[in-house]
Amino acid sequence: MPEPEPVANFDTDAFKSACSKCNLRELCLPGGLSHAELEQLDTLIRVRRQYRKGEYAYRAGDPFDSLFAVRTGFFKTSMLTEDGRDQVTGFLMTGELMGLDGISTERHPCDAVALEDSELCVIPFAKLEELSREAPSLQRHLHKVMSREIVSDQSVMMLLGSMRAEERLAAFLLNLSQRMTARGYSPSEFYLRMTREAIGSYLGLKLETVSRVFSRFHSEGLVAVQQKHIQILDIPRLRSIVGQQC
Amino acid sequence: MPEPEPVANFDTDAFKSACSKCNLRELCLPGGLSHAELEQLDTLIRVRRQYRKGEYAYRAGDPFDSLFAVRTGFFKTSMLTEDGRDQVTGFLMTGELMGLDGISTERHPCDAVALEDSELCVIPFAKLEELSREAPSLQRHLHKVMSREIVSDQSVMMLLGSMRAEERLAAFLLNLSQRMTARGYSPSEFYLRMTREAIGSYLGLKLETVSRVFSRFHSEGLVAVQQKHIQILDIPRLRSIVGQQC
DNA sequence: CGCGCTGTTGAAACTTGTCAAAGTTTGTGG
DNA sequence: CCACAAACTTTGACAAGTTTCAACAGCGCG
Repeated sequence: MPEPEPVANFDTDAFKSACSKCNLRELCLPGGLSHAELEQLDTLIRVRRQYRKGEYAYRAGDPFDSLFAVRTGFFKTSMLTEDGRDQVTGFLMTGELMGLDGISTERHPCDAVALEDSELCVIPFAKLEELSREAPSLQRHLHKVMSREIVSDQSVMMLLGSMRAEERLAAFLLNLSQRMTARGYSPSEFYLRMTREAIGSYLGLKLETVSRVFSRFHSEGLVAVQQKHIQILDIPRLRSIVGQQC
Repeated sequence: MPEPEPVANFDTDAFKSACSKCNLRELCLPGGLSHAELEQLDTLIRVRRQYRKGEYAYRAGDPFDSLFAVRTGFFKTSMLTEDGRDQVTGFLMTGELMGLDGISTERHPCDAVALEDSELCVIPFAKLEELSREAPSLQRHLHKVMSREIVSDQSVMMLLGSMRAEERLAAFLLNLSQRMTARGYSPSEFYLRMTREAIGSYLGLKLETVSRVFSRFHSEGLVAVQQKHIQILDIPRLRSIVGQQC
């Protein structure tokens, strides 16, 4: 697969970020911090980088030294098993943090690739640790962010361990919808940035199964599907599919 | 289901712990810390509690204020979905840490129950945070522990998302074996503390399937199974089952 | 404008789940 | 310490769900 040319990575002041002025601050790392703490964060996060669709923020095995926050765009993380199977471990929207899984081994265990032209804020982890030693509420906040990641991975485990294909896709759509809402977008209409195969990989299904379930949902009037354009027509019924007692 | 009577929870000096003298220190939270840092940890972890088989260390919804380290015994954590399904999210052996998933909401999202008579070290989280603000290497270590939890949850996601029943059980047995080895026990012979149903719940399989796969492994000479007593006879072949190219 | 990637759909094969019955172990109370 | 009940495990037959293989359609990029 030919790889897109990397766009120049501007580390210049033009791309200097300021958490305190970022419209994502409630969703992102700064969430819940005081104004003074925000200004401390500003000293930390000095670099944004741009990525073209298809470009990698990092690859499995790369040394870890920073976390990345999605400033604009959409990312996918995926891991390779020893036996060569590739699995998508997450999709990341604006305000979400990538790279926490690299802290333990000081190497990134997964690939992170842009699914559309995107921009990331680079958060040097050593400096974040330093700052969080001085600011207890930032420290607590970082711990909460990491813990939230654990909880959300566990809920994917539950999805994979106990749900059937329809339930998985319904849960997936509702999850996207909810995250879109939190970002001020329509809860019911959006473009999927990922392929059926990536959705399937994330949900533990084959791409054909994903496609079939989309078709079934479509014919039942739950969603309007036109390739990547999705319109959720009946959120309550989707919810009832997820919550189906077994 | 009748619940066992709680054993008295001794908070006395008799049960005072000392990480610096604990034979699990290399496996547990203290792993990799200097002697001076260990002594700081000693000031933190002052309480051990004992649990009878079937007793809960905490339940979903309980307020979070401490992490727990398994000192002796064996624990299982499980979550309840909204629709009433219960899923096992982990099995914990000596030296392993429970409760990280409670930091984000300040409530435990899962139940933690002893699968045999056990002892836990109670680690007050606020104090751990305090201490880790003063000791950068403890701070880094805590972050690594949390990150390791994320990575291990992700590898369960991969297992659930891409492996078939035989592969899952083989991976599960190899994982147990490896953790037993790290604790100085035999890598090939152990008692399963959990039921087939709990294994199935963890692996996203029904208990009958778990039982059948055990029987198949048995008849193929991979393991000797007598109820909960397991003897792994052919680790290389188990590995090759896990690593099967799809 | 056409090639390749992505998505859809069908039929058959396979894996796992469901239901049912019987055997085994464990724990409790007499 | 034994007997009984409850919980756990095993096994079989069948059903349901998912994957596999295959063919084809559609869209988008060069």
